[in-house]
Amino acid sequence: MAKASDLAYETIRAMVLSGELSPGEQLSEEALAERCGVSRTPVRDALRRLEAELLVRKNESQRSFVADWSLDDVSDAFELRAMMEGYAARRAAERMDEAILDQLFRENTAILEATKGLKPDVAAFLEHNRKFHELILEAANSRRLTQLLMALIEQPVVWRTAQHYGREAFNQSYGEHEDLLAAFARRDGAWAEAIMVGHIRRAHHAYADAHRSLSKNAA
Amino acid sequence: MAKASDLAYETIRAMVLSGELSPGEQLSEEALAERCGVSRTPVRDALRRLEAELLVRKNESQRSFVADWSLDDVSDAFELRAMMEGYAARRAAERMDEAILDQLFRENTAILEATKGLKPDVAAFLEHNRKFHELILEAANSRRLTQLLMALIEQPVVWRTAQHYGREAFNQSYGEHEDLLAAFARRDGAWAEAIMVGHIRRAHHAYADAHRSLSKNAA
DNA sequence: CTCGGATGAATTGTATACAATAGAAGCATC
DNA sequence: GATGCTTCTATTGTATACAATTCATCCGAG
Repeated sequence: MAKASDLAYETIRAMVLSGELSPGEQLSEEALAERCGVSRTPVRDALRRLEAELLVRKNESQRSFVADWSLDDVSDAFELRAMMEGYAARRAAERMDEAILDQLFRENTAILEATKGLKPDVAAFLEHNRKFHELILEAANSRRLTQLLMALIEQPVVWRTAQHYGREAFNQSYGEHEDLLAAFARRDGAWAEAIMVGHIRRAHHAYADAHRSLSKNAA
Repeated sequence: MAKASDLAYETIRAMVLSGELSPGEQLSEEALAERCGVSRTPVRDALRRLEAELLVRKNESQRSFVADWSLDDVSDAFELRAMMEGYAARRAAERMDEAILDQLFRENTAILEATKGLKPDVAAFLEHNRKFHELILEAANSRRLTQLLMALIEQPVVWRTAQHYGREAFNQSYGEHEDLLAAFARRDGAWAEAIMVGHIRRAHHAYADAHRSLSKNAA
């Protein structure tokens, strides 16, 4: 997409996720346009995209608001994601080829590298983790599945989850990826699906735990 | 959404689905604007919506084209839909209340009414069928699931499928809905899911058969 | 004849002005 | 003081002009 439109999208998104714009707050196209330094046209574009990601919602008369992501909403998303990425893993296993398998192996090795030091490189972890899941989606070879999942996987949620990972959590994640690789190598769709579902659900609980401890601190 | 934007959306969508615009054909915003009698702004809005529905795709430099829905694409969509509506049915069963159950019953009765005559009223069938599935989605109570499924269920595909239904197919459909009602009444999520998956997969094969016979006729 | 680059046409991206609409505030009436 | 109407304001919807980009064509050098 174009320059101004992307800028608006990134800017607004960042403002929403950082909490600079609080949940429930109304978003005026004009105000956002000013803050982003662009006109209303690309802002409207950006709002449409954010609405598709459910970060922004519109009321019945088309006014935009920051969506409030309760823990329930996040749980809802995780549950769907577990089902759909499980399905993706199954399809991927049934269609896996050596080239992708090799790439997956390399990404997972990179994940290990990023997290084995004294101070885990969370940014690198996130990047390789994202790539790992993306490769699986690619191997699953379903345009629709890819599109739907992309809308579902909120990288910010992944990010927040990873911020609270300790060494064992990173290792666990790496290990589950290894299991996935084994399932892929055997072209065992059912196995791959089972591992993936577990993988996502574990992440879900990690997120929920982190959320709870944060709430407690805040209180 | 607003008047002009909706008009553009409906018009372009109809043109795509009727084949007036053929698969692969480029869509110029200006040309569409002229044909719809509106300006480019609402056309761009409409194109974005249609892109989300995968009826239109954009190439790397943002030009729009009519998507070509091969049989593989449709199969892909049906398979996803079977999984997701199955999940929706399971959730719906677990959360079902008497009010929704009653509405579902009435919709299904209307389906029977619409198809029991000598000449089935396909339009009425489609409408009540849509409502029936929508109620289930509502009962499933997951905003994300609803949004994703809405994008996935191409009513035109449903329409084409129903056009080729004979009496037994309509009856079969009614019967499967009855089974769903029974599962809902028992709050049996696993049962509801199983029936729904079968229901969608049957529709898939009905569509594929119709498609094949059409191709044969064309050849 | 082919390749590469320049030029022109087509197309999309952005800004801005104005129109339509929804929401809020104020006012009069009861 | 509450209620309903009116007016005003804030906000979004649409049209249009212009800028930026991409695409196709054509011409010349090799």
